[in-house]
Amino acid sequence: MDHAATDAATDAATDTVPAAVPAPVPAGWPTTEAEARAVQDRLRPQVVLDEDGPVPGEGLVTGVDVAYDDERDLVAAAAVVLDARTLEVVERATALGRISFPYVPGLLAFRELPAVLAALGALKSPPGLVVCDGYGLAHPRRFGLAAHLGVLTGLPALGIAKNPFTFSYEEPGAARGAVAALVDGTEEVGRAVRTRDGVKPVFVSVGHRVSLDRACAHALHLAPRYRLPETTRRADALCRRALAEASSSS
DNA sequence: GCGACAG
DNA sequence: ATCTTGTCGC
Repeated sequence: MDHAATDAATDAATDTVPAAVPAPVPAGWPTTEAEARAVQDRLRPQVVLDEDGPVPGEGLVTGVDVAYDDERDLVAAAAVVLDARTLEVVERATALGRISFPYVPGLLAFRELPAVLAALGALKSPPGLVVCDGYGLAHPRRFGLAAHLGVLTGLPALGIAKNPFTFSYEEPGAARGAVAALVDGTEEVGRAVRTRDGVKPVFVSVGHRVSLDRACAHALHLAPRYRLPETTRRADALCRRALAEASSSS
């Protein structure tokens, strides 16, 4: 059971009250797969790739994640703001909504973003860098979740995924800190980053306004102890809790 | 045509 | 993502 007790204690120490507002689907949100792909192609040119982005270990970093209850057609998103230097929780927010899009590989953003945007909007703190559970430019049309979120919010964003998706990679060295290219054919779309000795790497890609080198540095700074970054671990725990509370009440 | 496929 | 027990290891 992990370190649930430790995490729960830390969460309880947070003074911020999670918001549980219904997440409306943004106006004009696509309904069909063809529309969704057209939206990606239209927004793709707005991705900014010539900024280094925030310095790892400085300022605020926000993790976002989503949990689903298909039976009840419920979705819960969480946004957890951390102090990048200490990795302490600064603020948390959640948002509930209806599932607005099915899971389709390559179109994940349309399923996750409405609730995520609502949770981000409920924060009082500026989010700083946003860390997504998934991919950014490592995407069939180079416009994954993290790139999409970055363009819609203007915030620097990056993606850290648990699986290589359709891409391939050379196994990085066994030591924490080792990296290897994540490639789509000959193009480097991201990197496999080893955050723990001898444990499967995470897959990092640029979203918006962050360089790949710096995105990888953020991944390592955010995961000092576990394979996954604290941002996703915190957001994952919070959205699951919010979903459970929503499902068990009215 | 068939299988794979972030979450 | 989600369904799920015990179990090996630090």
